[in-house]
Amino acid sequence: MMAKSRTVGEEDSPLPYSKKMPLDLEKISKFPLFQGYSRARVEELCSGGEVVHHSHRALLFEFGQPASKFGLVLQGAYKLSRITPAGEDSILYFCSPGDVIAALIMPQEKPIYPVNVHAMGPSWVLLIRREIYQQEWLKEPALISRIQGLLSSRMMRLQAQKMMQRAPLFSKIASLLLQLVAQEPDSGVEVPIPLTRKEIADSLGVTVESVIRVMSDWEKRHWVITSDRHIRILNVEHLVSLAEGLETPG
Amino acid sequence: MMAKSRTVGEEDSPLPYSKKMPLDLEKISKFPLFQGYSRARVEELCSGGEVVHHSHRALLFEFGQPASKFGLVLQGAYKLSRITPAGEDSILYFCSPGDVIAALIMPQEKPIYPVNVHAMGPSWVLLIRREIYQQEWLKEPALISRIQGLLSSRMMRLQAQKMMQRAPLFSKIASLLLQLVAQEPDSGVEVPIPLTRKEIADSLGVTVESVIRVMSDWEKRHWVITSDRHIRILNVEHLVSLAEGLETPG
DNA sequence: CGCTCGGTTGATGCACATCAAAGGCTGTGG
DNA sequence: CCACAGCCTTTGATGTGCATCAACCGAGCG
Repeated sequence: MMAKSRTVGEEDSPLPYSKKMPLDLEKISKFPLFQGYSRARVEELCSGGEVVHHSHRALLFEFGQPASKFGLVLQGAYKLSRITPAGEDSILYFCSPGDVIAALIMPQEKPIYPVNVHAMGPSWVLLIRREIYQQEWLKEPALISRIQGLLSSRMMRLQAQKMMQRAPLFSKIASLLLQLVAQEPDSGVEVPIPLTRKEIADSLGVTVESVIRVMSDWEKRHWVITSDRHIRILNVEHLVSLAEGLETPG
Repeated sequence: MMAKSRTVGEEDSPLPYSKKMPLDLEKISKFPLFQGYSRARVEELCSGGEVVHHSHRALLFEFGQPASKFGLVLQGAYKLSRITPAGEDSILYFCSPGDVIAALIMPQEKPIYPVNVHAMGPSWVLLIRREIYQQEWLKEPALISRIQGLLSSRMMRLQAQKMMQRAPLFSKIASLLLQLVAQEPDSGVEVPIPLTRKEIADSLGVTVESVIRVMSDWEKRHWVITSDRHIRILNVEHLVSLAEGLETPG
């Protein structure tokens, strides 16, 4: 799947939209979702599947379209979003490697994608047909348990954000960044997803300007540092106490 | 399960906290969740289960406690909430009859209830042990599909609310009320859950006073009417256009 | 009778939205 | 190779929706 021995990362020159690659069961089997399943069984569970590459901002699924496939994020990140009646973008969720996309709606008779899904930076996803989910995946209690685990943590994150509704803006931003670093245990203090201020704003339901005012202040205090959409947290304790509202930004 | 031939409804005199009743498979089998399953199979799926009654504001599950059981709401309603660091109540979700509570976390090894669960008015719930979920429920693809359907609509509602973050308060309130009437198809224009202004506020992350100002105005205009926590929508079209932000309250 | 709960109203202030303007960076097409 | 468009970021001036604080009322209840 990867050329020579180079590490394929964000810096790779973007391929054209939606370039398909052959299945690499070697890598796919390593995802926690498939732990304990034989190579042969994984092949069955992915039968008819395809690995697709997207460049930055490419559209994977479109809201309202019939949902014939679901996805497993292999590399990079995807955002789930909707356009509000007022024409603004509302980001509902960020998906990292290992996350499933649209799996929850596969059991429906005539499923419709409930969100738009866009790549954030160059990303790869494994797409599998809906019939396979219904015929193979639903029969595997272990697999279902893990999917419910993913959905559970997704719901927990949505709920955690709902709890922050009353909190001041700086708490919301701190909370979002900490949530994102927490979901990727080995990411250290670096947010594992390339994030613009606009995307933070759209995720929190506030304006870009407000996000910028808060984060510029944090950069001046050396609590965080941003380089090319990658945010690194330099002072976790401060951010934690900001998230919990124990500290005022004064 | 019910005394004589009387209909047991909200108006019933509340029983003491957590009174247990014998299983009534007759009624339980009628829930959509169990459609297509034989009485005997339903009995297996509910084995060791118990029907529990709660009076208004009684606590069913407590955040942070080990989760040994999950629930199916039979009658009445329950709210899922958390206390914020600032000591305020944040309502995350309203459960009506047919909803499952804490099913999602049953596959975990050592599950912990992720929210507080309180009864809203006199309510009944069917409680089933975690082992039954793991041993029996997970083996039933049809059951899993339906549970994923419930979770799916729950996630859709959370996401719909997240989309309303930027909207003005009157839109949020209209949207919440319409969401609640929509989930109970035969409820007509009456919100199927007894709701105080405080609960609306806690659900939306705003203050009681603000909710009251909006809703008092609506009552003056005869768009809604409230009697003893039961809200009836008199002018659905107006509320819909308010929810979509097509109309200003002026 | 005091208590709690739910609802209501008004005065004041602030956190964030809005509007405006500008500069850097990247990809793209002439 | 340059011009241009789109995206991302930044800063400042001004406005406003909702929070906050305070007080009050009526109903139900032990």
